[in-house]
Amino acid sequence: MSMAANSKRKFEAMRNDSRLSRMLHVLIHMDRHKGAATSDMIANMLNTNPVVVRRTMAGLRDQGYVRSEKGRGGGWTLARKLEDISLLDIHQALGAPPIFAIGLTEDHPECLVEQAVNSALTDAFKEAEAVLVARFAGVTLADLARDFDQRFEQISKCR
Amino acid sequence: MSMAANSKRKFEAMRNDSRLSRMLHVLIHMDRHKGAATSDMIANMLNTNPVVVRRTMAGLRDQGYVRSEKGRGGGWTLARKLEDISLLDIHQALGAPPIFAIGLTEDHPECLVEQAVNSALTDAFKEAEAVLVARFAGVTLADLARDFDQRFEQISKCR
DNA sequence: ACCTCTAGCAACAAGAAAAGTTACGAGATA
DNA sequence: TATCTCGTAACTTTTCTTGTTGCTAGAGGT
Ligand code: FES
Ligand code: FES
Repeated sequence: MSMAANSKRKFEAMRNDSRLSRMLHVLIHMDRHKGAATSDMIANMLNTNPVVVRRTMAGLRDQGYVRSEKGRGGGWTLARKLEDISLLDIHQALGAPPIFAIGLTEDHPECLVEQAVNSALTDAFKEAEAVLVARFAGVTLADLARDFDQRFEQISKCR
Repeated sequence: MSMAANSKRKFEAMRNDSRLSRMLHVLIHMDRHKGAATSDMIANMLNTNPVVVRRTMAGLRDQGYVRSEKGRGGGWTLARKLEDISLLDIHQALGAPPIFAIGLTEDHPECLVEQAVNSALTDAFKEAEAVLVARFAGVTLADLARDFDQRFEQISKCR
């Protein structure tokens, strides 16, 4: 792209890793969109810039969820059906970033108090993580697309 | 304290919020320690510095879990029994910082795809958070102290 | 051939968040 | 009064993430 079409919003904090949410959004869009989506288009949609998009999508490409093609008419396309992609798949394709913002300490590995504390916390986190992973594994992008369709119908009806 | 006794470790990344883990450690220590613990002592133990300790402990004090006293012989003391403090209490006293490192997007609040995505994610997060909170609520600091005692016995025996 | 469009990549800049640090004030105790 | 201790505000440092720039290479169209 020669003309600037990027970066409406100049930064704006980002305490969270919202890549998962963003990528899901993009993937569903891609499914309903004939032809390839360029990094510029996607960047525009996400209010970010094309290089960041490529960086993020690279993970999905490496795991075989999307394909990228260079040159005129190139861009990003889905490599699988939405039915065959779960939320967990995408989470992992993004490098399985840390789920929890709360961490343990390793200041005194010998300290029995620290051990007791860490043990209790890790137990709790593991349990919560298991629940989250199970949920993620059980939802496919097709499910999300269906949810979208329902919302769409709902709105059409109300009008 | 006139002499420097702080800061062995000069920073060292801290991707996580480890205040919960640290405070639990400190509180249990305080229980087994006669007399007040000064911010300097605690800072030393946590490899941080006294101002940070005060900042963090302030939350616990405001919620009535610890007391602080100025002047010679002052410092921090427990205001409750360990039995009456749960992990959840401390988490909340620390301001209930965000549990998850993964977030949603608000780029297109009108967009039905984004709504569907966010809906699925928030459901999953809520479920996981409920599990975590339940766990935190069910564990008291006295439980941790007991765990500590067991570990201690275990080691004594092995020797 | 040449031009344009596209991703890939590396290197650098910028912004924000959290922790660390410094400095000073206010009680408390000896 | 001297000293110890927390309370607090202001400033600095460190680290992380994202944004930005510049270049290469491949794919088509003209
Ligand atoms: S550092 Fe002393 S028991 Fe934790
Ligand atoms: S921005 Fe177009 S549907 Fe999400």
